Amino acid sequence: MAVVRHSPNMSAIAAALGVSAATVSNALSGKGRVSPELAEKIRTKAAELGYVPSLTARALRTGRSGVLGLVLPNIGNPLFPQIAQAIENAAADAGYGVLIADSRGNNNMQTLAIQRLMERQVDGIVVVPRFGTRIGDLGCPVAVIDSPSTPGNTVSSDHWQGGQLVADHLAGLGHRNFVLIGANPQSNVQNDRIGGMKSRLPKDARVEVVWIEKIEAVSGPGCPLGLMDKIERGFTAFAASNDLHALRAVTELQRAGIRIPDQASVVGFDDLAWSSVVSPAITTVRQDMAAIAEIAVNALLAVIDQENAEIPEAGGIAIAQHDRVPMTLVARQTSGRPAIFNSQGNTIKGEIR
Amino acid sequence: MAVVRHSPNMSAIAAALGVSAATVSNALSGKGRVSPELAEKIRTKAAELGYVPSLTARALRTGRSGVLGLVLPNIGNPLFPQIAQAIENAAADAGYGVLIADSRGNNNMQTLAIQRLMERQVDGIVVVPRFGTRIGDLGCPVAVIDSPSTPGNTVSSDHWQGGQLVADHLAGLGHRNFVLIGANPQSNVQNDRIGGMKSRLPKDARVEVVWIEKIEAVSGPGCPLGLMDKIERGFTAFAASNDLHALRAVTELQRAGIRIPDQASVVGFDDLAWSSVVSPAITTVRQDMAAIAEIAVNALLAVIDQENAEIPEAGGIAIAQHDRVPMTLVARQTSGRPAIFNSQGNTIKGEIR
DNA sequence: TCTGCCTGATTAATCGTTTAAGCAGAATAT
DNA sequence: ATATTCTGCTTAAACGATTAATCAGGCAGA
Repeated sequence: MAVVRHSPNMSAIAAALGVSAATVSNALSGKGRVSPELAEKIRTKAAELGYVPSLTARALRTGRSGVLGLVLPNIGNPLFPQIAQAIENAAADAGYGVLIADSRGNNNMQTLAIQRLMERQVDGIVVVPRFGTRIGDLGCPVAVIDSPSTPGNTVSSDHWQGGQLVADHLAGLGHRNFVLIGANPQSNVQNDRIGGMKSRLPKDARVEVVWIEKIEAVSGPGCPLGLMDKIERGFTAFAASNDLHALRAVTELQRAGIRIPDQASVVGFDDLAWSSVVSPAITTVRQDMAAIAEIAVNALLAVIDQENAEIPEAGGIAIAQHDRVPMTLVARQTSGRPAIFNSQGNTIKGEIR
Repeated sequence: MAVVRHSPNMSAIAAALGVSAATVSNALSGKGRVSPELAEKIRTKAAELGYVPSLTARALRTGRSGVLGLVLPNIGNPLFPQIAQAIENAAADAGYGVLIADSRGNNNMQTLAIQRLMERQVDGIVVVPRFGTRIGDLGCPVAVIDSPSTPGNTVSSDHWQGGQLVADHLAGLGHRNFVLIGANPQSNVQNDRIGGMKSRLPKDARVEVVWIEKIEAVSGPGCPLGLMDKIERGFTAFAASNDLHALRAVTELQRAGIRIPDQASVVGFDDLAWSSVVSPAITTVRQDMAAIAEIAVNALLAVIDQENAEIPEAGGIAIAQHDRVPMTLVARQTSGRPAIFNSQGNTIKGEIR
C-alpha cells in the first residue's frame, strides 16, 4: 500500500479529476472562469484528499507571506500578553500569522529585530516602539501603537482621556490631594496619562508627581517610594501611570499600616493580570486592546493592499482614520472617599465606609 | 536612473558577474565546487548589492521554513513573557523565527492553533500544553514543556525540586505550620511543586492545602482565601505554587494587618514581573527559562534534522537527554523566622527581627 | 597518444502556486 | 452565413532558491 507521502498538492487534485492544476487553483480561489459544477467537484475532492495549500509556494508566487511581524520594546513587559494576544487574534481573524521579535531591551536591537522580520518577508510590522525611538521608513508597511501624541502613531488608547477618567473618579470621590506616580517622563504614554489627570484636577487640588526611575537611580531598584511621607503630609489619592506602580504603592502603604481605601486611594492603568485578585482589588483604567489591535491590523492590511496594487516601493506608515480608542475605568476596591481625619483642604465631608 | 526594484536575487548577482545562478548559490552556501577566488568575488558582490536570500523560495525548495511555532495554554498568562522571550531568543540564535499561536483559553482551540501553525509549514512546534490535554502525534516535530511527571515531556523545570527548595527554606527558618496554596489540582506543574514541598516538610509539621479554584467556585473569582483563619489557627508559612497566588496571599494578609515577614512568611514561584518591586519583595523560586528554551529548541531541531534525513513521515515528540532543569530560590523579603507569639508546635525559638 | 580522474563551472529540473495568454466550441450579433 | 463575443478550460511562464546531472578542460598515469 502506498502511504500518503506528503499532503497532496493541486496537481494531485487535478490528476484525480483529469483537469489542469490551473483550473483547480481557479476553482479554489474563485478567481478565474470555472463552471459551478466543476468547481464544486474540485472543492469536494480537495476536502476528500485533505488538501492544504502550501502557503510557502503561494508566498513565493504572490510575494506575500501572510505573516505579520510584532515588535515590542520588551517582551518581558507585563502588558505584553495583552498586546500579543490581541494582535494575534486580530491577525488570525484576517488570515495572518504573527511572528514575534524581541528587541531584548535595547534600541539597536529594535532595528535588528525589524530587519530579521523583514528577511522573513513579513507583509507588515506592528511595532510598539521604545520611547525615545522614531520608526522611520522601514521599506515595509508599519503600524505604530504608541500614543496619540506621538508623531506617526497609527492607533492607540486615548491615554489623555484615560487620565481624565482617573482624575474625575478621584475628584468625584472627594479627593483634593494627589500624588501622581510615573516611571519615566520620556514616555509619551505616561506623559499623556499624567497630563490628562492634571488637566481635570480640581482648581484647589494639591499635586505632586513622583518619578520612580529618578528615585531608583538614587536608592536602587525596588526601593520604597517614600509614599508614607506623602500620607503624613495629607495626600490621600495616589494615581499611578501603570498597575505595576499602583501595586507597588498599594503594598508599600499597606505594609506601613495604611488601610486602603479608607486612608488612601490608589488607582492604576492597564488592568494587568493581578489587578483583580489582590486585596484590595485595584481600581484601574483598561485599554481596549482588541479594538486597538483590530484597527492597527486593518490599517496595516490596507497599506499592504494598496502597496501591492501600486508602487512596490512604498513602505509607509499605516494611518488609521480613528487613531485613539477610549479607555474605560474599572472601579474596584482601592478607591474610595478620603477619610475626614486625613483630608486637608477638602471641601466635601467624606465618610469612612 | 533605474531605481532598485526589489532586493536583488541570485540571478542579479550572477548576471553582474557573468556566472550562473547555481554558482552563486554554491558560493554562498559553500556547498558545491567553486574556486576560492570566484567565491570571494561573489560574496563581496552579494554584499555590495545588498543581497538578502529569499527565505520563502528556500523554504519552498527545501521544505523547511526556518520557523518554529509556539503554542501556549493562554497568552494572557503572566508567565508568557518569560517563556516567549526565552524561546524567541533561543530560536533566533539558531536562525529560526517564532510564530505564536493563541489557544484562546480552550482545549479545542489548542488543536486548531496547532493546525494553523502547521498550515504555515513551521518546522516544529514548542508547546506548553493546557493541563488535561495530551499532545499526540501531530505529524510534525514537537517539543513539550510541561513537567517531568508529564508523559511525553521534553524538558521543563524540576518543579518537585523547586518545591523542596521552598520547604527547606521555610523549615530552615523555623516554620512548622504550613499552608500550601495551589490553584488547580489537575495541573502537573502545581502538583509537582506541592508534592516537592510536602516531601521535605519536617515530620512534626502541620500542613493544610488550599485550592484556589475550589474556593472561587463558591465565593467567586478574586475572593478572599480565608488566610486569616489560618493565621489564627497558628499557621505561619504560606507557600504558593505561583507568584500570583503569593501576591494574593501577601496583600490579603497585609490588608488584615499582618506584618510580613514578622508574623507570616509567604513564598511563591516563577519570579514574575512584580515580585521584586512590591513591598515587601516576594521570596520566590525562579525557573531558568533560558536553559529550558535552549534545550527545548535544540531537541526540536535534532528531531527536525533527523526527520529530514530519514523518513519524512515521523513527526515525533522531541526528547532531551536532560529533561529537568533545576530551579533556584530567590530569598527576598516575604520570608523570615516565625514570630514566637505565633508559633505553635514550634521547636526552635524564632526571633522577631 | 589514449584513458581516466579531478576541477570548476553550467544546465535544467524541481518545490507548489498563481496568472497571463491562448484556444476550441458555443452562443450571440450583424 | 459570417463575424464577434463569451465560456470553460489548458498551457506555460513565472516566483527565487537548491541540487542532481552534465560537460569542458587540464593533468597525470599507462
